[in-house]
Amino acid sequence: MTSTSVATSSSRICFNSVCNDLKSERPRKGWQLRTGELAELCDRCASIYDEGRFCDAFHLNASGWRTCESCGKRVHCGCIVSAYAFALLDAGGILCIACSRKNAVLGPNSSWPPSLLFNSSLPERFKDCSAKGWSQLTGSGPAPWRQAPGLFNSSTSQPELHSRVPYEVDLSTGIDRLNVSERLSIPSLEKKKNEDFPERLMNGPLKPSAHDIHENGNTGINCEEQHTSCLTKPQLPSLKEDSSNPPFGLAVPYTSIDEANGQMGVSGTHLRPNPQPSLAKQFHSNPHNGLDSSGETQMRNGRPRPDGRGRNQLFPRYWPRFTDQDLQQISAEYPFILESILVIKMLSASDAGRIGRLVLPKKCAEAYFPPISQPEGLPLKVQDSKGKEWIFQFRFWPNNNSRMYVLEGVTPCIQNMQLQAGDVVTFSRLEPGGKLVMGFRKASAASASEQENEAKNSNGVSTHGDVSTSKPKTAFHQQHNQAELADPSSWSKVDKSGYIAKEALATKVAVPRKRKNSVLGSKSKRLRIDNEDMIELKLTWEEAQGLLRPPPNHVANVVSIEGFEFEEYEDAPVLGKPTIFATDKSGEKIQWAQCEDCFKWRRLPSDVLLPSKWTCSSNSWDPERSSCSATQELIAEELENLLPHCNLAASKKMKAAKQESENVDALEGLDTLANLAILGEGGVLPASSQATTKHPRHRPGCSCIVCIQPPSGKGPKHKQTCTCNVCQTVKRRFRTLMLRREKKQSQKEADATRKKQQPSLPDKVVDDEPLPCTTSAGNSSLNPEKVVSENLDDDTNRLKSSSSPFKGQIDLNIQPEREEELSPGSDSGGTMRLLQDATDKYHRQQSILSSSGNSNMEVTQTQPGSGTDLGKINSSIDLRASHRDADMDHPAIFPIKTFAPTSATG
DNA sequence: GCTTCGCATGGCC
DNA sequence: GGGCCATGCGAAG
Repeated sequence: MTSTSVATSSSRICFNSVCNDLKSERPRKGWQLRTGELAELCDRCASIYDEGRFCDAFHLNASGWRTCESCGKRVHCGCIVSAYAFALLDAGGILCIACSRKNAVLGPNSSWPPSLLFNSSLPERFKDCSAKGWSQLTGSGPAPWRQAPGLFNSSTSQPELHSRVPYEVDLSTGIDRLNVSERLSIPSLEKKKNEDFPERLMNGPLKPSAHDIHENGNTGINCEEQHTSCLTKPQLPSLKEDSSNPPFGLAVPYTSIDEANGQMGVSGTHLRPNPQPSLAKQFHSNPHNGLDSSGETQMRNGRPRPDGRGRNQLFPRYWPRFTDQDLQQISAEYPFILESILVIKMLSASDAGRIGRLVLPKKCAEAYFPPISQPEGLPLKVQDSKGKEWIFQFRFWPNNNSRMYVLEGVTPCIQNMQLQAGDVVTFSRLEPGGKLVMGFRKASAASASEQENEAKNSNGVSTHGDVSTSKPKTAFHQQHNQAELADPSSWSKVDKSGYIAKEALATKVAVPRKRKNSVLGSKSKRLRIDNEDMIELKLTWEEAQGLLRPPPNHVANVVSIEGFEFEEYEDAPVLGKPTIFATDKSGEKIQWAQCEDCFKWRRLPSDVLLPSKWTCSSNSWDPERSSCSATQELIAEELENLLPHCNLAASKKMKAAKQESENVDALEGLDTLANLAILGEGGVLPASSQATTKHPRHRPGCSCIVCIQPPSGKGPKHKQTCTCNVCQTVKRRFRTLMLRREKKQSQKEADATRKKQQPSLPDKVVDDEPLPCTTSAGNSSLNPEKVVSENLDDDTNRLKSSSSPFKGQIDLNIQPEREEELSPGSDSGGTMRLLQDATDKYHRQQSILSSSGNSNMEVTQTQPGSGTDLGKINSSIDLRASHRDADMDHPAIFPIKTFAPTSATG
């Protein structure tokens, strides 16, 4: 480590300056250099390094030797190799890594530059320590064990929640979100970024065996997956052609099918043509791939595996897909917080018993938990869903020439959560920081949702998920159609951190093959995931795609694979703000982008790529509308017309799905209220309306206008001149709404003016603004799992704003104090006329319903003649908007039933 | 005698 | 047939 200037790959001499031996043809990797490369060592030095004796062997006479304050052992503290050999004490002095481990408080030194903290190249004896730092020093320590150095350089400061992107993105599948419903786009691997990766993969510690490569024909897709899962089909041509080209992309975990018995590891990455739901990024380098370059020792965590399985233990899907540089670059550009479910485990009797040991699925433990080489393992700090932190001992014991991984000391946590056998716990990871978060889900909730789902399924949605039968099944569908889904709302939420719990989301990945006896019980350990989740999953995928765009000025090559059309790009996709592409009257291609502050839509050139936080002030293409105070060029109706261009299929499906639920809700709301009026104030409601399950946010007893409704069609109809309670309520609410909106509008304009003068001030005023067109994916809004936490940040605001303005429902639950913040584009004039129109429209709808037998019909579906005005109203009215506030006691989980577009068309 | 720890067994896939 | 894992069970404390 006297020099880092030596090119590790160009020189044939061992990187160890003390050693003049020649490297072997496949030099073994040592520590990571500042350049990000790994030092290439001769076999001898590598072995010494692997054994953690490098400094003892080569730095004995060097300066920097210190003594452990605890055990007195001499520790070298003066070189890059020893970065993890000790921990600096606050009071001065150091602890050797062993003593540091015993204390379980100290992590590795956080003062090391990020480039030194990539412990995938560290000797084994350091790895545990660094692994410990992953959890124990979350947020303050070095990069976590699974995280590239400096991946999130901003991690030293706790990331702002608003910087978090609620999407989980699979960069390996770049989908032109505009065509997402019609065509899949598969950008080819970005060549530049990949240049050094094959070598890293092939020669580095992650090197797969030749056997695997031969078998798989692809280093990233192993045969096991191919035969256990259909996810890898069809293969990308590029992958087929070049097996040395490793998969490149953010790993997309999904549950491998062979993870049975309720332990669904969210795992692996596939570069796949079918845009899989991106459930979590797996940025981490896998710590368990402790192979040396020669592969002869089958090192696993620095020691040979007794069973000699070595790397084969870890499937290629666990391998890292990004180079450190890639990650750094990505993180620099998109400092998202990433989160992912690492492990989902249904508690067995043993797990939940007093023994205090929770058996971890081996694959997940090895893939996602810190590498441990000693049976005693290491302590892991885990935060539970309430924000409470626990320390478990992550360890293993030998078992049949294998290992059995357990978390010890879980009893207090289990008891605290009141978990029992059959309940499900998850381990997730927050990024940046790699904080380990434990979520849980009660089995009772699961069974309840199962029943509910079965009821739903009987309504035409197959349990097995043929949600989208009109299009060819993709591998994604094939996999997820087998889903047995559970109600995500029953999942715990990590509310403290304010992040949206992705457990349920990621649970959706966990889609094992269906079994006959797949009942949650002592024997069947698999989760059941309902179709809602499946839909949500697809939506999440859509969301991800919404951020993915083809590189600017790049034209896709359309390839057809097994009947599916894919877009292939030479460059990797980029992330950008979802916009609506359209063609103006002159035939010019344009795009519409929505300001993050005022939510107005601005017309932009089609080739513009916007950052995620684009605002009017950045609108250099239209100076007249470079301010939030400028009026919106688009009227709501035009915007609505654009929607199908964004995502026709999604739009249709969403409409179909939403109509079924939301419209019925709205209609039922009116009907029930009418019922109430008929029965008289204080009258006894029909049994069917006493408690509602239609509105999850509403509890039994809720007397809101929706919840008190009888089933659709059972209530009386109202004439336009009706003065019953229902109609009066509707009118009154609209009146209030309009008045307040008018007031709000003027206030908003004043704010906008003020903001223009102080553009740096964040605009928090409009947080409920509907996001009119969420492109096929940018539809953050459509994620049903979004939890409105108390820490509402920009992103969550966007989530909240997800309600489509085009749905056009009158919110009978409206709470003007909130609703008033809605539509930006509406003018304040003619308010009462709008009110009258809306009311009239409601009456017309009632009339139509009376004659149409109360079929699916939106209450305020825009109709000719009134569409424009109503559109303005409707753009701000959403049932869900009020639901958000209707029951604040309930977790703000509000699944939006909708259908995602299929991922491909034949 | 109880608890904890570590390993072994056997069922399931 | 082999791997994984739930759990039994004995040794140790």
